[in-house]
Amino acid sequence: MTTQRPIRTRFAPSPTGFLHVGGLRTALYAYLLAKKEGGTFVLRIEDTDQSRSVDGAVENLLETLAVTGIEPDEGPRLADVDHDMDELHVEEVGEHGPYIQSNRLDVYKHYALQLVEQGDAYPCFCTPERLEQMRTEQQKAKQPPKYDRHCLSLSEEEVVRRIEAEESHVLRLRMPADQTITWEDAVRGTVSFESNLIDDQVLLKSDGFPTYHLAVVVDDHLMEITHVIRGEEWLSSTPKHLALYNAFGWEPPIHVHVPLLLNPDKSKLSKRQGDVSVEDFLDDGYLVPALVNFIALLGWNPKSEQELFSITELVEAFSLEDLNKSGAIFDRDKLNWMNGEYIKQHDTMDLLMHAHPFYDEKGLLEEAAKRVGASNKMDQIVMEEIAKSLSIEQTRLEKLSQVGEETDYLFVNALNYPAEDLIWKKSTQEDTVLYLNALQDLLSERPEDTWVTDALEKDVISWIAENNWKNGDVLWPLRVALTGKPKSPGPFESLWALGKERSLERISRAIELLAA
RNA sequence: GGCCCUAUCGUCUAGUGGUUAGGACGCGAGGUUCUCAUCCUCGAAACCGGGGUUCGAUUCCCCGUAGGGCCGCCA
Repeated sequence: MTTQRPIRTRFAPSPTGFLHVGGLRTALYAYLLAKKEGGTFVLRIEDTDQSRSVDGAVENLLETLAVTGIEPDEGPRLADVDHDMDELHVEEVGEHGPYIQSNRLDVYKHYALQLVEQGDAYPCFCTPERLEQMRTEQQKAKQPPKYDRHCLSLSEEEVVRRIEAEESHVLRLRMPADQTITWEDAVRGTVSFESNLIDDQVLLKSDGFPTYHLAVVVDDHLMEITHVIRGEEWLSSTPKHLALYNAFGWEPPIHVHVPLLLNPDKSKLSKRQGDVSVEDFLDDGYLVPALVNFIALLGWNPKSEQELFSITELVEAFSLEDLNKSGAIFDRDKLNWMNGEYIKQHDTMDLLMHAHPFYDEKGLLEEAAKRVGASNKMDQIVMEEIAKSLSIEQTRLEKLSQVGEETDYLFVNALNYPAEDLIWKKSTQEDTVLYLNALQDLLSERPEDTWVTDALEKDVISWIAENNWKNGDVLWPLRVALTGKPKSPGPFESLWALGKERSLERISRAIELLAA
């Protein structure tokens, strides 16, 4: 066994412009392991593909990571240096930088050349066209697709001449022959590949940028990463990486290949079949802790029956041994349930902060402002109106994007519904008018400041009993009068949210409707 | 096609050489209730197949089968 090093994990996304939920889960596991073991969680940006670089992607990624709370101890970080410009700047913290690969080009070049000197890598001048043709032929002949080492047999003079002529070329790894490359994967156990079947991977591209394979090995080593936690799709690249560690004489990290997140059809989770970016989920009204909790349980299980975990509890419970091997379908139904649980458990006022943008988006702030005569939609009084709505619908929401759907009757002035909806089951029109009139009398005498739901409910219920009426006969019409809907939140919370004046108006209107 | 990985309810999963194979989501039924939602109770629902090993395999081994991943100067 090697000496125990302090645990260092990393999340190394390529900046595509958004954070994939699968990426978030990988990041989460790396974060959890580091935190659990008192180690360091590193963020590294893998932007070695010039053609795929996206403007502002790094900033965007850092922002998203920041809202999820999975923040790196080392790596790029958002710095708000220029307050006037309100622009995002990226700074770096840590002793192992730079953490953005495009700023480390000379490092990769240095190590690539070292391999050439050692004879573990060689220049290749083959054109993309030739390579493509070669692959097609191999495919046709049912051969494993693999570089034919055409350029390995070039004479030293020719290589020197072509390089001096600045001919476009790459550097390829010279894969060792007749070896079985084996490693102990933390989730999969012993995994092995035959080196003869593995391609001579390009390490340095003709534009001077490294490929993922070179960069990841060099950086993980230089950054002293102890655990490489990544998706299963990297499993078959690992022998190439191991060959590199071996060529450099470096000790490889522990590899942890976590199972894939799957579409309902069991293919790799993709944009094609719904939302995959963390931003999408947040915009759809999922709460960060719910999303984090949900993805944590996709591929990891604490061996207990607990399902709801705060991030702190996840850190406490996390263990590499409890990772699963098989892919997990991303089940929206269960996510919705879990999100609903988080919404229910949230303090209403605190939840309001998260829900506020969704009310705003639907124009409900403006409507409320207009109705209460507030000068603008950010007034305290508007917030109070929204808070009423939220507290009524809180147990009915699965996603914050649904706000206002169950409580739309609070935001309109005139209700539109058929008069017969007011009459409960076997009750009659005459009786219903009687009940509504009685309710109107009762409620109009009651001071508004005693319209606290519980107290009001108790009083009305006992008043109904005193009159020898039935709850359904009286409460159904009251509820429909207030909400205009056969299915809706209850009458007492509606009375409370609407307030005395609007409630009485609606009751009068119901009576008129029945009389007509 | 080659290589590799995986396999318990529809889904996420627990579990063991002998269990009534457990939980959760979803689904169904009932209860609470003025409706809906919440909440509570109950229910249906799984060890991929075939060979071994064994007194006994869902569990261990092998072979199938199925699903998935990778096979780029993408990551």
